[in-house]
Amino acid sequence: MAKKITNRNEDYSQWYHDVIREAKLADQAPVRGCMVIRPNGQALWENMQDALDDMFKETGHENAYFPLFIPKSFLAKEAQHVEGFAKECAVITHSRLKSSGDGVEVDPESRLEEELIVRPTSETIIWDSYRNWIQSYRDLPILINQWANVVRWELRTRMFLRTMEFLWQEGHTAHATKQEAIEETEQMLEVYRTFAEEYMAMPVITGVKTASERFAGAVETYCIESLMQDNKALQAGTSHFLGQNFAKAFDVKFQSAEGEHEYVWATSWGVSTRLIGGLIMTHSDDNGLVLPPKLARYQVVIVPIWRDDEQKANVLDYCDNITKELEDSGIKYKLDDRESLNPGRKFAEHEAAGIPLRIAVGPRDLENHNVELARRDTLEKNIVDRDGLGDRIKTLLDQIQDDLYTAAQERIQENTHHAESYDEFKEIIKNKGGFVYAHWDGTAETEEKIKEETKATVRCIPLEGEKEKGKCMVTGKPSTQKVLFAKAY
RNA sequence: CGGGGAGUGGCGCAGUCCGGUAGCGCAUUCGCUUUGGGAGCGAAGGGUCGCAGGUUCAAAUCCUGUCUCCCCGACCA
Repeated sequence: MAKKITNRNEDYSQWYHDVIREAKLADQAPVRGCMVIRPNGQALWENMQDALDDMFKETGHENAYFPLFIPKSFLAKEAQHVEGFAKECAVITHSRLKSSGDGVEVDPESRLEEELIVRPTSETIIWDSYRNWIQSYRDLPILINQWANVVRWELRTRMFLRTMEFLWQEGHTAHATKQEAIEETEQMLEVYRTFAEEYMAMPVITGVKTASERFAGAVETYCIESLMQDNKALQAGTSHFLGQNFAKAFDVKFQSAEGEHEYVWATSWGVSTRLIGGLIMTHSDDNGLVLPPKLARYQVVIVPIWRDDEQKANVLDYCDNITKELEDSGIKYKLDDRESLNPGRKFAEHEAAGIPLRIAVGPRDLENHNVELARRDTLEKNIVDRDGLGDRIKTLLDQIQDDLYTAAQERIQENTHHAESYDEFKEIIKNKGGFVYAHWDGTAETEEKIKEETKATVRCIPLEGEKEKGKCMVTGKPSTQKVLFAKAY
C-alpha cells in the first residue's frame, strides 16, 4: 500500500503538512505565508462558522462588517495596542500601478496622503464607529461580531496555525459597566469552551493570560488552551476585557441615567482558522484527517462495489435506498459511485479526508441484506443489518463524537504533570513535554527566566481546579495557585 | 530577520560535482480487462528546469541577485 502520509512519530511537522495535502484542506499560495483554502477546508470552516454564529446569536450578538483598511492614525491612538501590532502590519502606501516595459510598477505619483493599514484586528476602526453610535446608556450594550480576514506580517508561518492572512471572527462589545463587560468576556470564553469541546471534541483549559502574553491593549486576556498530540500547547481562542482603554483612546462616552458622562467598557474576542490546525493535531492519525461528526462536511460516505453491469445496477439501487434513508435521518452523506477507481483507493481517499463513517455495499451485502460499516476514528469494520441503518448511524455518529472527545481527554490527562520543584519541572519539559502545573511567583522576571531556560511558557492561570497555595518553584516566593506551563505553538 | 536544507510536468524525485538542449515513478487522457483495502495491459498528452541577470559556441548544470517552501532560532494575543 502506497503511504503518502509520513508517520507522526517520524516527523510530526511533515505529518501535519501531509494530512493537509491528502485531505485537500489547503494549498500553499504563491505568496509567502498565505494559503489557498480548498473546498474541503472551507467547508470545515463554514461548519465551524455556522455553529459559532448560532452561539453568538443565542447570546444576543449581531453581525456587522467593518473595513479591511484602517487609517494609520487610528492604530496609534491606543499606546499598547500600536506597540503590540506595529511590527506586523501590512501598510498600503500607493494606489496605482503604471506600465513599465513588459510589466507594471508602482506609480510614485499615487502615494497616499494617509497610509492605510490592512487590519491586523479591528478594535480601532470599530471603536471609531462606536463613538458615533453611543450617546446614552440606552445605546448600550452594543454586541457585535464580524466575520473577516485579517493580516499579520508573521516571520514564521505554518498552515492554519499561523498564516499571514487568516479568517476569523472578532466580537467587539461595549458596555455601561465594568461588571457587565467582565461578564461578557467570561461568557464568550465559555462559548468558546463549549464549541471546542462539543463540536471539535477538543478538550481545553480555560484561564487568564499573564501580563506578558496579554492582548495588546487589554486589561485581562482570557483564553482556551489545548494540548496537541506532539505535546505542545495551542492557544485556541481568546476573550479580552479591554477596560476603558479603547473608549479613552477613541473618546467614547455615554450619559448615564444619572446624567453623568462616563467612558464605555469594552470587550473583544476571537477564534480563527487556527482552530482547524488544532482540530487536525487533536484527532488525526497516520492515515490522515479524523473529523468529529458534528463538523464533518460529509458524515458518511457510501462506496458501492460491483463486478458487472447487473450487479452495478442492483448495488446502486440498494444504495439509492440507503441514501434516501440517510436523507430522512438528516445525515450528511456522499455516494462515491465513481467508475474506474477501485474500492481500496476510495477507502484510502476517504480516510485521508477524515469522513467519520464509511458504508461499503457490494453483492454480498445485497444477498445478506447487510452493509459494511467502518469507523474512521477506530478503523473498526462491522457487517450490520441494512434495516434500521439510519438510526444506527445517527447513534454511531454521536458515539464517535463522544469517543473522540474522551480519547483526546485521556491523552491530555496522561500528558498533564505536576512539578513540585524547578528541577522536576525542567526534567518533565525536556523529556516528556505536555502540560505542567507548577507554582510561580507571578513576576515577569521569573516567567522570562523559565522561558529562556526551558522554552516553556505560562499558558494560563487556570480558572478551574484546586487553588492550593504554595511556593514558586524558582524563587520560593509565595504563590496562590499552580499555573499551567507548556511549550506552545 | 540569522543558521541549515530545498525549488526540475499536477505530486514525489533523478540529472547539477565534471555545461552539449531533460528523464523516472505516481497522477492525467483514450481503449480494453478489472473492482470486498491504494488495479493490469496498451497507447497518448503534459516541463521557457522558481524568477531575473551574467559567463559561454552552448546553461537544469557555472556565477550574481531575487522569490518561495521546510527545519532550527529570534519574533509573535
